[in-house]
Amino acid sequence: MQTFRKSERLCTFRLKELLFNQGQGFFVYPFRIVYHGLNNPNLEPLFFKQDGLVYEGLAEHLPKPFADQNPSWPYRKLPPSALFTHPVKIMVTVSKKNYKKATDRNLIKRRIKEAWRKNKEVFYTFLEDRKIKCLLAFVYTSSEILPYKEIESKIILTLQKLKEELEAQKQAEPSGD
RNA sequence: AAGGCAGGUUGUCUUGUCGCUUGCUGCCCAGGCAGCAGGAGGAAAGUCCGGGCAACACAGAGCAGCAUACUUCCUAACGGGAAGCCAGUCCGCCCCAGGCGGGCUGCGAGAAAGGGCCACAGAAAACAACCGCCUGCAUUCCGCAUUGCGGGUCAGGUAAGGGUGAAAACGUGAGGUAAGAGCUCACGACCGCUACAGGUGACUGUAGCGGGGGGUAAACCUUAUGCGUUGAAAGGCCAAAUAUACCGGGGCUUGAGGGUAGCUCGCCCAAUCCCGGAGGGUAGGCCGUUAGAGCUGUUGCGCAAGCCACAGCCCAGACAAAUGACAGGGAGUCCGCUUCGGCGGAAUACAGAACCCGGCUUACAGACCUGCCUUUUCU
RNA sequence: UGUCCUGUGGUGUAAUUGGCAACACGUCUGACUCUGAAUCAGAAAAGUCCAGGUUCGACCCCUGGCAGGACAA
Repeated sequence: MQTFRKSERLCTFRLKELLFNQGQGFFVYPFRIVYHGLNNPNLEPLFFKQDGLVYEGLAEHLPKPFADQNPSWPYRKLPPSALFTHPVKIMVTVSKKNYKKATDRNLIKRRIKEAWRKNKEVFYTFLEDRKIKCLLAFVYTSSEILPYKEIESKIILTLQKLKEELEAQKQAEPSGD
């Protein structure tokens, strides 16, 4: 399905911090890509549901003092859209410094989201085959507004490169264990 | 008909595929699917003004500060708007030292409260005497020369003339005088007061009386009027979470500190408290949050801004932030070709709600309407 | 969403009761040198972000815009 719902977007403050602190990145003009693959198949899901509420479940991932200082961890309520019902959560960023007008920023973000919506399906099946979940950010760095077709071709290029990177990570990790 | 100026209205339509979001209904279960209905603007922008709304425990006073400034009206209110008055400027007409009409501009109270400032130039820039003009039985000066005359010096008078300047102390004529001067007179211009007439009023006209030393208040200031402060990141409820562990200072009714935001006074609160350092926790949901000084139409009142009455209508509600993408067709505008049927191409603006209203300002492809001006053609 | 600040040669800064737009670095030309650097001499380069207004006169005062920046979670 070529959908793009709220649950497919990265809209939680803590996930954004996680992505930008621990994620890797590369450039494909005009994007700067930041991604963070959660590719351990034995890991508990990042969020779980219980009694109709959504909770965060990353206790063993956190540093020790942090967990000691917060005994009630990990029982914290979250909005339903934070749930991982899809393998990827993405966010799109266009700098206000490069584009003063809100109309221009809206246009670029809508084109990127549209291109992602049309071409994400191959990437989804790729991730579901390997049981990987992924956080993703597109940062638009060009100083001129590119037409839709060019953006779409660059998105396809980006997804190709992402697959290669994630494949390399997955092959490196079991050998490290 | 074309062009220009001013004002107002409007600011692309439609089909298909995929997609986002809100509300309602239904079905599997807290999400998805299906159906129906809705989904950016005239400026949503700049944040320049004014309000609504909310919090600051309960009355305040004075000073300071800020804003405004012709009149009347509109408005919830305004620094906004309408109509006028006055001033400046431009144009046209006429019976042309003037008058009338029209357009544009104006933060347009007070300089007869007070000081401050007015560069350069100029004698002098604000209680004006440098040169000039005039007077003197003032003179131990000089020359001619003999009780005088001329010059100098001294003491006075005088704003008629003087290369300046943005600005020079009412203008012209006559009288007057030693020389002069609104010193006096006539005419004219200006300012103030009084009376009468018109107007709600700013003000205008006429008559009389009085007056003769500038400008600057969008520099200080004075007068009048208004203003408590902070903004939805206000504020309320729910959920989750923890620690004052430690260090320094102050205070406990003889009061640290706070309400109180520039100051002072007054009033009130106040002890496991206050300030600083160093740390710890949270980053989620709901309300506020879309029915309102609301929109549309008609009649009436008013020069107008606007107001009253009646009828009808419900018109985005996101929250790491939706309202979109692609393809085809149509419309109007411009360009090229033309067999006048069309064909091909280009461009289709400014710009995106973030608590909500009323204004102002700024940006804007094109289309339409009204008024004025210019040119051309026809009658 | 709100509050505040700043715009002057190519660059960084002055200019103050409102009275000639100045200085340094850089640029260009010449001299010195075999050549360059340094040094010396000289020149050009803004009319003060824009548009109005007050004033005799505006970088300065007032109004409205434009651009840039800072702060508040």
